[in-house]
Amino acid sequence: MGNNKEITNVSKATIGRLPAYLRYLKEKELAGERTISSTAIAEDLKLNAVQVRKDLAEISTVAGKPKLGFEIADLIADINRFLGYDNVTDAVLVGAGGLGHALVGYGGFKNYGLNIVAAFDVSPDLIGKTIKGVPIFAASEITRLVRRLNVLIGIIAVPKAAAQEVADALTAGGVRAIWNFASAHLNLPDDIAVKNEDMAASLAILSKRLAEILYNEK
Amino acid sequence: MGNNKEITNVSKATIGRLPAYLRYLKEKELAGERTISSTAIAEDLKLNAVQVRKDLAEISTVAGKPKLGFEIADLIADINRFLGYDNVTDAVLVGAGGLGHALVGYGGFKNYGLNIVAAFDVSPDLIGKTIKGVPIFAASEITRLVRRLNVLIGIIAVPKAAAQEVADALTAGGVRAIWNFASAHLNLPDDIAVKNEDMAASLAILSKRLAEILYNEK
DNA sequence: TAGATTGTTAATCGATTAACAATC
DNA sequence: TAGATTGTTAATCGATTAACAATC
Repeated sequence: MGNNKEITNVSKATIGRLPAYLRYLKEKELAGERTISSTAIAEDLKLNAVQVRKDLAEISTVAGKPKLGFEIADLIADINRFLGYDNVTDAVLVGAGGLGHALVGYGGFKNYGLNIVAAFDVSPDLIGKTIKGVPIFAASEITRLVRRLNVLIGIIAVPKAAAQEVADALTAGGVRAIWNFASAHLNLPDDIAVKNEDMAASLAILSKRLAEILYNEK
Repeated sequence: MGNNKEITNVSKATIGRLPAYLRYLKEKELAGERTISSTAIAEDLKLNAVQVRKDLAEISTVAGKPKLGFEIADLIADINRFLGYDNVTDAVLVGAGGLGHALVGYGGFKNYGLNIVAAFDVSPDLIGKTIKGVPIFAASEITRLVRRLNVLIGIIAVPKAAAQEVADALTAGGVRAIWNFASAHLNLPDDIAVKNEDMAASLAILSKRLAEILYNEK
């Protein structure tokens, strides 16, 4: 998952933009282009060109060239490496219901360096089955299996009410990072990384932006 | 969707935290509590107490009382009103596959003031069916139906390759806000609000946080 | 009253943007 | 060479946090 030297100093904001750069650069590469300017990237992605240059400078091993811009292939390699997409990390998924299925089926997490090695659920209908080849185990097995599999990342896609319990089971088994799709606040020690995928927050921001746009029109 | 007077001046960061406050406050209310201090909220939600007070001050109609704190019921009402959860807005969903199903089934968007009135897909197997009572129409109908239904919000849950086309069809029909779950950059006019649900970005941030934690340990 | 908690002003922090010299 | 584009330094902007007087 990236290189130790790079862990520090790169801002969260920058890290959050890297996947978008990567997607964009891959598109350009596919379209047969070899180099690209920060100005072009900025325009297409609706960012500021200085910001783009700063972001790239932080993670890139090769400098851009005046007049030419950046080597697309180099940037792609650098971002892949920085984000750790080269080497895959194991993860488990808890909650094999609708959202769990969608997550496994949809995202192609492998591309993001994530390999889901096991899923868990409480439903007897699901236990023993597989989703896209991933075996589903009983939720009661979480701690034991996570420990045995030595997994550090857990994805929570269970109903709100079960989220905390699941989080506790995961961390008891040694999980150190939790990607939480349940709209519940998790109470966990500070040395566990948590990323809440808060749909309500996203929607709130979108709604307000819409209200603003409509308001400015009249 | 909230009140016009309130559209301005509340920062995106604050808006993004409001749903978490709301969930938390509802929990407390359910637990039978009547008042709460910013200190307590901050501690439980791992925020700064001043930040909590500022956030609440921005959207609340009632002040907190020294020594007592805030009336939980008042805060809940204020946040609900501010976020527009009182009055429902119509939306359409494009992409009735795994993720689309999960989104409709899972979130209970109604709670967030969103009413999905129609879904669209290209698959003949899905067209004519319903998801949780929401009828699925042919994707070719997007523009026409969105216009007729007068819908302002569109949710995109289609594969990457189809996302731009869908976005264009939605905006052609009059949609002004797009919630994009496809990991594709959308090119749209500035007067269309777009919120990208970028899983890759979230995961990148989580991964780096994990790497940081592990690194600091050794 | 004494002390917990508020609301506000000022200081800090971090991220974005503007200005500009360097250079291919 | 001339001009597009880079990388960097300084200025600005926005959000968080610290300090503190007001008050129930």
